[in-house]
Order: sequence, then C-alpha cells, then structure tokens
Amino acid sequence: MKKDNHTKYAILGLLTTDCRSGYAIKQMCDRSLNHFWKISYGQIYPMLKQLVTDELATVRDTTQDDGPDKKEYFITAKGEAALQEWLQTPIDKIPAERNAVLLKLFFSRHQDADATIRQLEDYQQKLEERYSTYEVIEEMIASHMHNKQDAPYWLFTLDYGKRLTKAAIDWCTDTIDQINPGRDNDG
Amino acid sequence: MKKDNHTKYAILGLLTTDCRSGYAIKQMCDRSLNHFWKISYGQIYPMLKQLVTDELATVRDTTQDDGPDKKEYFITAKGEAALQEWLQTPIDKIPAERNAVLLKLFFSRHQDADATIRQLEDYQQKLEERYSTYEVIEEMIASHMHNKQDAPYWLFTLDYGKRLTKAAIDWCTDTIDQINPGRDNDG
DNA sequence: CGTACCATGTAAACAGTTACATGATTCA
DNA sequence: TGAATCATGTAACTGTTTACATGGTACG
Repeated sequence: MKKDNHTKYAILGLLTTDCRSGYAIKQMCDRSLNHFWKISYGQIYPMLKQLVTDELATVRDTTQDDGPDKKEYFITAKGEAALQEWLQTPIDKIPAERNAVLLKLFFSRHQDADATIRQLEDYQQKLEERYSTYEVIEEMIASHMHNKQDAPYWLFTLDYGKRLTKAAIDWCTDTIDQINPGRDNDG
Repeated sequence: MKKDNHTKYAILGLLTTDCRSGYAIKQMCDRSLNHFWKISYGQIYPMLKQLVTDELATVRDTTQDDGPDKKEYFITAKGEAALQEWLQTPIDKIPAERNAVLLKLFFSRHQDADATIRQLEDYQQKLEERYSTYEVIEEMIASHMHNKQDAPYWLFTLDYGKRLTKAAIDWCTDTIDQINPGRDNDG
C-alpha cells in the first residue's frame, strides 16, 4: 500500500519547468499552482532532500555573481518515469471541499436573515476578488508563454477555477434572493 | 488571537439538531455534512469532552432498554451564544480547494493526450456519481423535513454542491474536447 | 452462533502551517 | 544604513485520518 503524497509529485513536476531551487519552486507555486495546490517552505525543502534520497532528483551547489548561493535540483530519468506513472494513475476519490461558509449556512436558522445575508455577501465579494486574480494569472500565462507545451494545460486549470468561482458567485446571488426576497438593494 | 477550529462549532451545531451522542453526530455528518465538512470519530469524541470542559455542553449517561449505554450531550446557553457568535464572524479567507486532477493536468504535457483524456473521463464519472448522491440527499432532506427551520438552509448547501459539481462536469466535457478535437466517441 | 448495528474511545501516523533563524546581495 | 529581495532551513504546533480496542443488543 503506497502513499499518494501528491505534493511530492507537485514539486517533482515543477522541476520540469524552469524552477530549480526551493525558492524558485515556492514562487512558481504562489503564481500558478496556488489556486489548487498550495505548498509551504516547510514542505518544499524537506521534500527536495527526499527527492534526492529517492534518486528522483539530483542536487548541485551553485554560486551566483549577482546573488547568494543556492542549490539547483534536476529531475532524473527515474524521476521522469515516476512523474509519468503518477500522472497516469487515476485519483482514488474526488476531494471534499471544506467550506466554512456552507458550514455556517447549515446552522443559520440560529441567526437573523440579515446576518446570514451579510455572511453570503462577504463570501461573494471574496469570490469576486478570486475571480479577478484568476484573470490576472490567465493573462500572465498567456503573455509569458515561455513554455508553449505547458501553457494550454495551465490555462485549463485556470478555466476550471474561473468556472467554479463563477458558479459559486451566482449561487450567492440566488441564495441571498431566496433568504430575503422582498429586500431592496439600496440602504 | 483565538483559533477558529470550525470543527468544534460543527459539532456544537449538530447538538442543536436531534443528535445527542457521538455516534449520532457521526451519522448525521456522513449523511448531511459530508459534502462540505467531514468529521471522524477521532475528532468527535475528544471534542465532545472539550465542549463539556468549556461549558458549551453538558453530558448525561443514559441507559437504553433497546440498546447499549450511551452518553447524551446537550448544548448550554453559553454554547448557544458561542455558536451564534461564530455564525456571525466572517470567514477570513476562502478555502483553496486541493485538486489532484488539476495538479496532474497541470503537468500533462509529459504524457499522451489519450492518457490525459482518460484521467478527465474518470474524474467526470466520479463527479456524476457525486451529483447523484447530492440528489439523493436532497430528496432525503426534503422528505424528512423533521425540522422545518433547518431544512431550507440544508437545501442551500446542497444546491451549492450541485451547481459546482455541474460546472466541473461541464468543464470536463469542454476540456476533453479541446485536448482532442477530432476524436470520435465510438471505439 | 454469527452478523449487523449501536456505541465509545485512544494512539500513532501523517499532512500542513506558522513562526523563527540565518545570511547574502542590490539598490536607494 | 536600511529595505527589499534572494535563498535555505527547522521546530513546534494544529488538524485530521486510520487503525485498533472494546463491548452491548437485535435478529435470523
């Protein structure tokens, strides 16, 4: 019985882009992977060591003229094979999103309709901010295009994020309406 | 700086339904809360003790004629107040869904289009099963209706699940099309 | 007598975040 | 000199899952 540990493969996969150091991987995560897979330094550095131990990557100390020393990691043939095997493996179960807003809504008979609506409006606003972020990232990927092979797949993941966020925004609108149908929009 | 610990309030909230024992709470979770907040026994029993310690609930040993002994928990006035305060608190950040399918898709230039499509088809099928599950739960809530005050809110959360699942299913269809536009549907 | 269900709990492992510590280089 | 950025790393903590352990009752 093997463990999945998707984060391991996330980091391994990022080594196939231009990211070679833990710092560069973290930056790429924050830019492009963040909306479906967050990774912290507390995972990255120990995992890079682990990848070397498992012979899925090699490491090289590098001195830079224009910056501090760093370690550069390179995926090995064994690493490429492991990545491809992981890619082909179907996921065992679809993830259950943990949503605190839904949890609160579930128990919202214990509070005023107004308070519930405030909660949903706050959620909707945050969703709209998220949607905007996705659009920015989308443009970044489309304009950068440094790696034309990766770009279409990266855009698919963005499209997913945008669609589901849009669906959530619409749900907010409709649910607010249902909780308080006679409510005006102005103060 | 207080901790959120939403699971604490999930359990506290469930005490306001007909659930009084750890076992009953677990059952209710699996039936109605599962699609946005899973809770395991490993959390429930220690947390129920904690609630009593925090004076948010009281406990009573009960012997049943038609079953084994059990402990019954009751929310206190302090518990009700804590629940309502938590309900009113806006969430600090919207949760980032961790999606292994998107993670694999992100790196899918490393495999054949066919393998990627298989992955997406598998995901789509699981999503459709999930959608069906939501419909079953929806009917259960609508037919049971033991608590008419809770029912509308519970149905809102189901509606959310259905809408987002539907959006994901549609995305699968469109993405599969884009990866391999000239592909036939028959073998 | 066995199976299913009701019922309570813990220990260990695992995943992930946060806070901290360190230090180099660049630029204003 | 100080701030921003580049760069690496760990320790402690929190949350959650899984596996295990126990035992009662009901029903066929």
